Amino acid sequence: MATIYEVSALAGVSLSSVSRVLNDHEHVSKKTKEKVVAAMNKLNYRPNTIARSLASNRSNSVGVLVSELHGPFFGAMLSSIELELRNAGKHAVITAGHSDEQSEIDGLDFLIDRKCDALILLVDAISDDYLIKLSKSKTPFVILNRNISEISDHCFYLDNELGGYLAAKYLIKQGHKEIAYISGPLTKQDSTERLAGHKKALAEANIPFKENLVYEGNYLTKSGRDGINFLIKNKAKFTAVACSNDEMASGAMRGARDHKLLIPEQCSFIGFDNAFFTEYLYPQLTTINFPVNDMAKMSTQWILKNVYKQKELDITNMFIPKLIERQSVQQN
Amino acid sequence: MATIYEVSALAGVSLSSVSRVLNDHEHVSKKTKEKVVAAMNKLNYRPNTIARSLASNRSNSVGVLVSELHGPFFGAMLSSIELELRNAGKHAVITAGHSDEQSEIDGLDFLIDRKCDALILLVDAISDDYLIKLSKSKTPFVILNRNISEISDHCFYLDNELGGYLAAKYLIKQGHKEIAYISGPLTKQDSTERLAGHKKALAEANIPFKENLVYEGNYLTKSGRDGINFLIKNKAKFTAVACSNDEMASGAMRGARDHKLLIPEQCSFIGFDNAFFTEYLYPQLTTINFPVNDMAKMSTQWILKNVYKQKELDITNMFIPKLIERQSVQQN
DNA sequence: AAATAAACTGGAAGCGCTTTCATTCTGAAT
DNA sequence: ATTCAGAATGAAAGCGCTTCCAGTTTATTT
Repeated sequence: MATIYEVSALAGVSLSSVSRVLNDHEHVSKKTKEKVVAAMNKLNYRPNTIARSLASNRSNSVGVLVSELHGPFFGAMLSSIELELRNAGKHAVITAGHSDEQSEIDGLDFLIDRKCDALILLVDAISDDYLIKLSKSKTPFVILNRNISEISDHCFYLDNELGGYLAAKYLIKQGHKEIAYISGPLTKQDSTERLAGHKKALAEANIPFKENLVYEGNYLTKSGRDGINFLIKNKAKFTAVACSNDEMASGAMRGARDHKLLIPEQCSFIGFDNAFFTEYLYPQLTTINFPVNDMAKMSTQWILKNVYKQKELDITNMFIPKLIERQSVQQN
Repeated sequence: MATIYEVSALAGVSLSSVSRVLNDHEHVSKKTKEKVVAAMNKLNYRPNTIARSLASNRSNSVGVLVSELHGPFFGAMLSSIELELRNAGKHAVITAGHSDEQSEIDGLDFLIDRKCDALILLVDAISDDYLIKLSKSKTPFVILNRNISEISDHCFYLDNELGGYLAAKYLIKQGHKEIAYISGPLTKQDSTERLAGHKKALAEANIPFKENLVYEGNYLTKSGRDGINFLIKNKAKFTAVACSNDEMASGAMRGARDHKLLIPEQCSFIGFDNAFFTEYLYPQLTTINFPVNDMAKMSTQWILKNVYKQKELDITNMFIPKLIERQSVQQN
């Protein structure tokens, strides 16, 4: 591996000059630059990124911390982040928190220790306070899918309330009046917001909100099924079920079928997120689109702009959900 | 940020000694070690990983290159890799090839330039020859889901033929004799192997293999649907369809339903991979399990053993598929 | 042609650590 | 008490680059 010394010797210029052309500095004459470039090519020189990082105190890498690497969500997200980053000559170091607070914090430390220039966080377990404190330290970061008001310009999130609203409104428009709701854990911000939107739509349509039509799940498939079982066991009456995410919707559909309900004829379903598998379901699931890719891309661009001073662009923090109409809702 | 100098000064020992305790060297007296550890704690010292890398010429990171980050496969894989790596104090740098040869090669160079100590590759587009050549260079690597005979001890893969065999055999056991096959692209190793297993099972049962019952798809959902349409248009007769992966199976099921076929009563389906969404399908898809997690874990352990000399363990290169019986196959 | 500013270049220190080598210390064996 | 291997330590030279500073060259203005 050729080093900068050899390039400098072959080109007949100083180290500094080589470094300058490497970093695209102004104030290098065309002649010098040509000599250096020629020497680099001849030696097939590849800069040692580690040495550069040490000397310059920046690593050209951004750390990504996610609670869970599997599931239908993160692939799409990482894909957008990685693409955007690599186009900018940066790269992603990825760690997972494996859904445990200490583990998430370890992941954070790990990334900070690796001298990541910035971080992208998609974390559940770490508290607002911790993140607010972190925002005062040196490493800049953005937060996905969560809005912490004290640092909201670092946050990128969906208008969850609008999403919940759109879903319920659509069901109402299709003639449903008895609408059950399977929620995510109400300790989570997105769950409560989605439910709030749901209630708002009901209120607008003068449909009373009934507590006994709500089941609090945990975003996993199984809890969708549990939700349906719960509702049926309690003899709740409903013609449609709005679910706080697609996984629960799929579980709920399965549960409904276990009870011999025809979908959508006897029971309609609407999901949330527009995960890729919703098209595979039968019937295909009507749902609310969560523009994950846009959000991931935007957050990465925020970093490119604010940390690497590369892009000049407008930043949007809140993203807009959209109804995706498929076959799981019956017109009544 | 405290440096090793400050630790050394506070502890009243030399740089070398601090470095030694940092790296768990032998030949440090208990007394020195205690002093150093105390000083480190007091200063809240965190070693600079970049500097360590530069001096020691190893980065404690392993590069992961995948063709595509999204899809149902990679999340699980990355999750296993990351977990295993972090437990060993190493970390993952992840890049994606975005399914394009040049882009995959760029990704490779990227990781090599970052001085990754080893690489984990899950790539489609890069040729065998390129990888064989790469195996002669400095950076060690493993290859997932692909067997290149010249470097097969670096390869971790499924016994695809056995998988195809198990699927067909199961259908036959359930009384099916007219079995259609929707294949992945036959330019890909795994596709041809799976098909070979399929043929073998037919042969064993003295069922003639009919070319007109085979459709070559591309592993995507849509091509499963196309496959069914193709078969029906050509008036092929079949009671079951074996698919080379789950996504095509889901597409095929949808296609069958478009033609008003009851599943599994009029047409049975079996998939391949046991992707997580197969449980969401209706009916739940009978399929062949691909132990992604095991494979990812094993490959990571290979690196821990051979590159970092950490583990002593037996390496298995070939993994065994298993039938997962669910509801999409009818007993005839 | 002289004066001045601007562009360009090179020297050298340093980023924070590892690692060789030589030296000193320790304790067991004689 | 003497010897000597082995353990413990420290000094110093890098790892490959960036960057500040000072010095030199070139261009511009008068």
